[in-house]
Amino acid sequence: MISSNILESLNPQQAAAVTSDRRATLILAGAGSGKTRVLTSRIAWLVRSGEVSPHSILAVTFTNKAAREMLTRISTLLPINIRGMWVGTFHGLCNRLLRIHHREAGLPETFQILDSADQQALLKRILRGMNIDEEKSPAREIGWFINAEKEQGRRAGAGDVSDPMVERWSEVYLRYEQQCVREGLADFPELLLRCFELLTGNEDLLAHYRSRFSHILVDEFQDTSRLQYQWLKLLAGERSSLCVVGDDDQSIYGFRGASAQNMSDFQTEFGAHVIKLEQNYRSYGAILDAANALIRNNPHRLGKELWTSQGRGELLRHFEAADDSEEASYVVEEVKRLRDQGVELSQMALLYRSNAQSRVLEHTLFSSGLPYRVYGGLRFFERQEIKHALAYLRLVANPGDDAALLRVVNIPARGVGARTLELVQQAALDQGISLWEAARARPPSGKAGAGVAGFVSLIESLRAQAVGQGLAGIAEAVVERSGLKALYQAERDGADRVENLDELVNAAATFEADTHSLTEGDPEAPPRGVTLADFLAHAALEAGDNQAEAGAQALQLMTVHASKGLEFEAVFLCGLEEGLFPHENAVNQESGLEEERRLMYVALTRARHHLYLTSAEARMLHGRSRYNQPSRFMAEIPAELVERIAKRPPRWTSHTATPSWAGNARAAAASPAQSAGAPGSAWRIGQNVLHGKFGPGVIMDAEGRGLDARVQVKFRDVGVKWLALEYAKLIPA
DNA sequence: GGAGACTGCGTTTTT
DNA sequence: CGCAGTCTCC
Repeated sequence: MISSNILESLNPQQAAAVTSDRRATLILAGAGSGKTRVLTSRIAWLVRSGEVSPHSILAVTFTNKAAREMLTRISTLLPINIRGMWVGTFHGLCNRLLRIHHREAGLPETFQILDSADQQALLKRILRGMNIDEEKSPAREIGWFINAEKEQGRRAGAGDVSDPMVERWSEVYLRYEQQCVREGLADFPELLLRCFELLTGNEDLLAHYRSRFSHILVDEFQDTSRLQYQWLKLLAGERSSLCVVGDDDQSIYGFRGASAQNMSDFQTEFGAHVIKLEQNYRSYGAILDAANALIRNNPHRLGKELWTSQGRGELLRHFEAADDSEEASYVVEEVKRLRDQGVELSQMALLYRSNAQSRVLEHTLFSSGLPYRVYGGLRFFERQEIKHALAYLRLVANPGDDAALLRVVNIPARGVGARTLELVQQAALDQGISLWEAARARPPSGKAGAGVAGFVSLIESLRAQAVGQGLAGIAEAVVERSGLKALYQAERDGADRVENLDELVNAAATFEADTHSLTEGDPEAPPRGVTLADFLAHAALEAGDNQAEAGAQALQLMTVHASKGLEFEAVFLCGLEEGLFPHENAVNQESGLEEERRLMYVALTRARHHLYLTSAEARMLHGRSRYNQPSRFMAEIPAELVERIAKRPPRWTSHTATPSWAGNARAAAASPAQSAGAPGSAWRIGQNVLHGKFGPGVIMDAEGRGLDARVQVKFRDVGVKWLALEYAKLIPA
């Protein structure tokens, strides 16, 4: 049997999941049970069996990263052409369908995707236009309302409005919709709903895709929203096979609409065949016992218990610190100890419930000279300069995009201020035309008019130049001729931004080279090349990595949410206190507390060997000290699995001179290999330094990491300054 | 139009 | 406490 090697080394449950021939299969996959492997093996199995063409397979994931990983793993299993297989996120797949069938969907060919920030900005604009007090109805809340309505499948003006508040919000929803239609925009939930409506409204289209995708697979099914589940059911129809993988115990995104109830609904509605993957290949026994015991406190589970054939391993360790900085110091010591034992830094993770906790930890890490890497923060396509450049690109694709115009009409400054814009906006409103048309038809007179006219001719010229040009060429023209690059070149701290703009041109070139065609492998769809709209959609749907220097030898810092799906030799889970974890906002609701517990479960199951739990009696939060009880979750872990670590002997203070360590500790955060500074040197708070121009000083504070690392130095003669370590040639003194 | 002071707020986050 | 977003003054 040609497929036998795919099944080799799978356990019986995994093999059953891979080969299940039932129409509906629910794979209940515990943490570390090899679920991605099962999913990819199943796809390979289906194709290898010869009965299923890659063309008939639709695989849905939650993140682009997961989609990429799935594709990579499938190609190692299947040395054949996997083109024609559709693998992507819900949003990515919906975008694809909407692009191909934009006419039937009632969208312009070059419709743009609004990310959450764009949506917010548009809403603010509309609220201002309606004279609604933003204090009483914040754009955030209305956006949340609109997204929830779309999630329910409700269009603007469709609901019954009795509540005056809801009535007002519905009015905003209506205006927002109209504006989106006018400008050719679709927000994230719109992609899903519009695609759903496209299929429900077109029998032929629906029949086509139903018969095409005979095999639908879904990863992280516990994270699907109700609408996404509806979409899946619609596409599956009466015949297609549906194989979904998920873990109700790892459902931690309820707050943004995920509904683990889809799992039990799937079970009852489809009579799904349930396969449980409970053998864990990641963690030692004590860790799994702790996780099992904890999660047992949640009622309403589908039921599942992890086990391992490995031994019990080390006990968990609980360190209760007096305060947050002692907690951090303890972590640093243990990290160093493990590193000396041979555990790689990149195999250690520091997890916390909320981002605010990272500051103290980072501070201590920086002083200790341990290299570390923080996940989270701004991603490439979310950066200001990139969003500006994208706005120009959007205008090239579609000058009727008011949002894009408003964003950059005066960036770089062209003397187009609020007053001038008001005139243009009024003209657009009066005549029911776009801002672009209004600006072009009758630019305001005087100095301001010159700015508007200049902008109009710039965009027109860019549009003319774009015809027949490649993506990279268009991007380059925009970056250069818009004046954006020059703007940042003139800024003192603009070097990174200039670099990012160049990187955008590279990204466009890469996208052009890698993406052959959206409709590739779709003989029934009209062939077309890669367009600017495709690239812009890519930018909106995949905002890029939010951390640089992957693979670096550095301790990994992230929220528990961000750690889902990852694994580490050693995990440090910090801030295990009531109010923090479980978070105070979640403890009043049963469902909230259960989600917190699942979050704790996720955190525990990240660790392979070493699992440290830490809490602090006192903690600085929002500028004041708070005294917390240890987390109730600590009490839910059997005491015999936990070794309590006694408080440490009095610490050496950070004020004592420790000239020796500056030489031996390697602060990767502070000393990029290519930096001009002495290799192997390190910086810490309180250290005396010498600067070529500013003279002697002492380091007061530090922030950032890698190439972004900056220190605050109090100079004897010239006062306090922030210096980028990469550029400032500081000398330890 | 832009820099600097001021205010208020403060989970988790992908698309 | 630290940040982001707003306001105010030049």
